[in-house]
Amino acid sequence: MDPTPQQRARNPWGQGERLRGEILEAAARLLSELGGEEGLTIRGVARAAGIAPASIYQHFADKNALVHGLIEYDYERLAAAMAEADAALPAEQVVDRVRAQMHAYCQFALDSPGHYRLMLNNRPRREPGEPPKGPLGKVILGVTAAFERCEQAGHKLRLPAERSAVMVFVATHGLVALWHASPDERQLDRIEPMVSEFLSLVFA
Amino acid sequence: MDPTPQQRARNPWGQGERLRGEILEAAARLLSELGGEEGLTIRGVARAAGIAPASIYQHFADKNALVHGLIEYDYERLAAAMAEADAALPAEQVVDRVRAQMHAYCQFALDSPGHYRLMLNNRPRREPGEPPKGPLGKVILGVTAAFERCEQAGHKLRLPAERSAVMVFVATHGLVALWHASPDERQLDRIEPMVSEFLSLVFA
DNA sequence: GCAGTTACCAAACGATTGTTCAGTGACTTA
DNA sequence: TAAGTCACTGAACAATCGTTTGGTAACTGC
Repeated sequence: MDPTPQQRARNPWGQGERLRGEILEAAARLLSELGGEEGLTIRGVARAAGIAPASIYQHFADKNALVHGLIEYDYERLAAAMAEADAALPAEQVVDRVRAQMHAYCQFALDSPGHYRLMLNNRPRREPGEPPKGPLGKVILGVTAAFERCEQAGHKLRLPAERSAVMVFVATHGLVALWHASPDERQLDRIEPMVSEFLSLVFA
Repeated sequence: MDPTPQQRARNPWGQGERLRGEILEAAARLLSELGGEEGLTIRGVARAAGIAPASIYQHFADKNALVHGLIEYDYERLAAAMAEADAALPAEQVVDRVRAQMHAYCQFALDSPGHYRLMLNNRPRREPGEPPKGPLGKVILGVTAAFERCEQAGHKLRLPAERSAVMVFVATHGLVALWHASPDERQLDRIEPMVSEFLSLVFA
């Protein structure tokens, strides 16, 4: 029943900041188990981390701060996974590198539905003057760059590179969001081909 | 403060079923005001309908039954809006009729974010043997028919009609879902052009 | 008039939630 | 050894939630 039933040893003198990381890790673990934001509670995170609920408030002002800490951490994970997938392919396979990025994106979304939904449904209200994409900006930037390399390699696009990136990204989000809403094992295999189809639609 | 502060007159003898409709209407109103499922509570619906919370349980087994009643009602509204938009155009404007359906879809999603999110995030677990689309099947069916008329009129598609419909639908859902996640008035005008762009991508 | 049904409601129950506050014990500095 | 700091906790508060129970008042059929 209890994920971490044993007593936790307190951190050594002067290293209290460690607990912040442990709380984030425990919250991430819990969110993965739950598959959604609904059961993600202060008490639950505390239990998963093996600490008292009150201890969380030494590191996060309130539940919102904890959630946003999680989201930030997750965006870094996602961007890293996409960049890695991109870099893993030889430079000349320009189209495959777009596909690899989007594949990594889907993998993240399908492996961690709770994280993905939390990230995309709690995007920050944007300040006037900021770019409209929020933390997703980096993701789209990476895809845009990959599309630009396609153009330089001679592949014709039906839309400018950045617009192509936005289109493919938006469509892929629709796809994984719909799958999250009613997951179906038998449909899982259809997701990747559909992303490829989105890709082929933006190429001339 | 109170949405319906005045006392409600009880329904006449034998017409108790009326309250079921009033409850659904009150729930719909409340959901529109809230803009999300989070605050949609039995007590809130009761207050909006001007009745006691307990009275809801004479017409709905539990909160889930109430929510699913709402969802069913909303799917009918959506399908009707799309069919009407389709029929409002002359038969020969085949492409515009696809666009009109998707425009009606977006209008619904943007006018009633709470309803839209409730519908798409609470899709039923599918029984083995059922079509995989759930209540969205009818929506996609209408778009598919519109694409088939395009083909018959001589417009070339890059994918079969049904596949085109699914692609455009999925992409459009991604678009409105992202807008819901961080609404921005200045981006509102960009939604319709993007849907048109999705459409033009599936045409050869 | 009287029993029975219908349409509703007031009040409470029990569970869960975020959050606060007053500590407790271990360690460091003086 | 004494004072102070740090890491952390137990217990409670106040709010909200879905749901149940036991009614009451109005109307119908007899």
